[in-house]
Amino acid sequence: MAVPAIDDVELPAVLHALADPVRLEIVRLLDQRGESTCSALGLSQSPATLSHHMRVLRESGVVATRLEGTSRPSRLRRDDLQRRFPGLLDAVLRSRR
Amino acid sequence: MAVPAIDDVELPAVLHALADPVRLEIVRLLDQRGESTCSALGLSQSPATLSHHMRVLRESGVVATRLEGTSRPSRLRRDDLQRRFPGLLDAVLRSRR
DNA sequence: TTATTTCTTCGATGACCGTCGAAATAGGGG
DNA sequence: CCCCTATTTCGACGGTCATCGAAGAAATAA
Repeated sequence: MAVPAIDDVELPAVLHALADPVRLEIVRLLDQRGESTCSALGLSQSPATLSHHMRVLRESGVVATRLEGTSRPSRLRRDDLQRRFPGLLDAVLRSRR
Repeated sequence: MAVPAIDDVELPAVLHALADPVRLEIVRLLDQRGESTCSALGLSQSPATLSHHMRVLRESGVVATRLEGTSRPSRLRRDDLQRRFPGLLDAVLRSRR
């Protein structure tokens, strides 16, 4: 669950994380619903695949995950990202599908 | 040299195009120097590799290329991108390296 | 302790990607 | 027409990636 310090987050890694349609959908859902678990998002991929995508999002600096009983709710690192790359996440989230 | 209509440009494709460090550098240089050719940017990759990257940027909707004699200067599609994904290119270009 | 739930890790598979040399293309100048 | 210059295309190579089933881990409930 360890997450990179925001100053260590790199732009290409963030862009790569957001460039996958499934991960982009995860980010949009986390934006709409706030903190949420993988499985509660209702996506059709296997748990293994979703866990992989969450890991990419976490390691790139986009989300943070905490441990709550047997589940692991994640949230967007909105404030951190806004400090590091001002306007980037907003532009992505505001973009028309 | 054909370029996608701006309404057909897709966000994952743009993010994928910008997620590569070499292409990100091309975009930053095109931003600083304006319209420019592949070879004039002074990058160390082979012409074949740079041509490949320009193609990815062109097909994703990030740059447009015109034909001028034997060379092919490219430019950022700033206005188109601003209409399609407001604030996105600005956020990427303004981000600290 | 045993079973259940939730998620992660492992291993494999098929697809895609960055890179470059070599060959092809195309315009401009003699 | 031939050559030079700038770029693209082709084919290949090694590496990375998305996907998923199966097995593992970890907390909770019975």
